Amino acid sequence: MPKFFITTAIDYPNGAPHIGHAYEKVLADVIARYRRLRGDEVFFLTGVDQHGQKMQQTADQEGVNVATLAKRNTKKFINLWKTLGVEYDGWAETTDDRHKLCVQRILSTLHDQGQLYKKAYRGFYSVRQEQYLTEKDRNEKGEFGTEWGEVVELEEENWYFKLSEHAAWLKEAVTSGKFGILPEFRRTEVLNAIERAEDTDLCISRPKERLHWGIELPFDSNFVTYVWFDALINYISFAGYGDEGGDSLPDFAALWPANVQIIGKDILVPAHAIYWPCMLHAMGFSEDQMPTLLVHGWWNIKKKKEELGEGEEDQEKMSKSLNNVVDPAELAEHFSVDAVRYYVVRDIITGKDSTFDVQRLISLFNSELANDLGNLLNRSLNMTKRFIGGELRESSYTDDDCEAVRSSLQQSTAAYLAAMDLYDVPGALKAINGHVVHCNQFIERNPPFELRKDESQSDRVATILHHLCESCAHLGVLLSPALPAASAKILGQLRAVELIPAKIDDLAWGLLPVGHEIGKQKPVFPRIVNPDSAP
RNA sequence: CGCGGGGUGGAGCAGCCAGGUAGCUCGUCAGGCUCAUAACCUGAAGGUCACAGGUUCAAAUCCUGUCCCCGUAACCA
Repeated sequence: MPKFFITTAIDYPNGAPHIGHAYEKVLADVIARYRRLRGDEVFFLTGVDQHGQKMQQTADQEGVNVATLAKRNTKKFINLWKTLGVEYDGWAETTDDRHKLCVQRILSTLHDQGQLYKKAYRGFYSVRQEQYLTEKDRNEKGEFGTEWGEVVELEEENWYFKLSEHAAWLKEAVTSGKFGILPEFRRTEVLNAIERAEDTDLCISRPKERLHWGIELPFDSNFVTYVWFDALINYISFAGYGDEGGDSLPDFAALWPANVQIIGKDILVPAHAIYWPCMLHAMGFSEDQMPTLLVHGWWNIKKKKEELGEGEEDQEKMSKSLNNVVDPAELAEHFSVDAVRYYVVRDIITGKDSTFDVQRLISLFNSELANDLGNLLNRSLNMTKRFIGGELRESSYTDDDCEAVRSSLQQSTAAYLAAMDLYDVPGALKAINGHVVHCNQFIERNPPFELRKDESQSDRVATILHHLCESCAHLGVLLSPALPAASAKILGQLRAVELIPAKIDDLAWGLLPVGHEIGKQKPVFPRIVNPDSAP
């Protein structure tokens, strides 16, 4: 059985999860469920990045213990994944002892191999922000603005990772495509970034007097590990790297390399496209053992007009610092989980940005799910019930239009598979909708409610209804990665749950046998009728 | 000239790489149907494809230049 290892970025739980977090995890969940349907043995890893300066700062601001804050906010993320039906196999928390041990072992090995060195750094340090400032932090006058508070010139020793020694190798790995970056246009960006990084090494430590919240360097107890060096390792530590067994971690050799690592464009360069592959290379992984990155875009939040200040942009990059965070849990409660899952993976081209818009969410749900698919199921079942007693009949009737239905389903399924294989979830959902529309048109051209009045057409009516029910069963299966709950309802109403093959490759015409009795219909996607009550 | 993305009917997008009557979804208008979640189906209106040059028999698509929007620029995650 082929394996499929999928990861997401691990989130920073210094606040509540927003729609961007939800998008990434739902996208990963959809792909994971799809691969299972393909028959792969899937391991889906996600989690939270609890270390680092921001966590410490947030905790200090709120006057709570940083570990307490981490625990409390982590809970919010876990609860949201549960609500949204995001089902992962591995959960990564960087405060986990198994992870800490793994990070320390890697650091020790790199240290022993001479990949790390200590040197002094002199720079301008903002006491208020507790960070070093760079040239780009200077304002137009070339000064550090008042937002940084007191700025002092400091010299401090730190540990560095010889990133530059891997630059040439990385360039080749990216160019050759062995280190895959999707979508394609992101690769150019990475290559440009490598050029600029060629002779820079990476500082991987923070002195404890500045930052205590992190993993201690095993060879120098005055420092904790730089948060990225710590966080990136989650992808292998929780996959069982270096594990000697007995820690309930998976078999690393069977999993690595990750088939796809889903991240946002904001953390592509430098973290995932430069630090990460170079770290792996330093650990001894070759270019043939590199993961593939899938870089998604961002949901931008449209501000309400009345909230706009003078001369302010009407769009703001979504950020925890804004108060207009759209709460995914609230959206799910208000509009249903199906509506939220469908919207986030349907209305954004994978890789590009989009603007979050509740009206779009409602419109997509009502149009594609309620009016098209849901209504198709509802009318098909109802007609089957009313016109032929709910039992699929033997019928030898067929014609070009029926043939066209089978052919449309076949084509839609093929298009769906092709799109999903490329992680193009919107494309796959459009393919599903294509067949839904075909079926609705089929009904208009071959109206069972007219034909039934003519006794001599009873075979034809039976065939038409069989084609509709069969189509709905297939659509239910195809929809299951994106909307597992709705899919179960659809198949349940068709009483087809037991008839569905485990693998999508075995999905063929004839799921519903002659004599099959369908169940009672009930709207799977009730229309959202009151947009004004939107949160 | 730091780097990347983008500017296509009212809205959101596809098409551009491999030039050949401008396509999709929503919305609008008109009609049809009634099995169905006031859902479904058919038809129509609406675009000089940011702007200016160039190549070509032919350019949204290739080339050059200009303007505008978004993101990002490396010890801040």
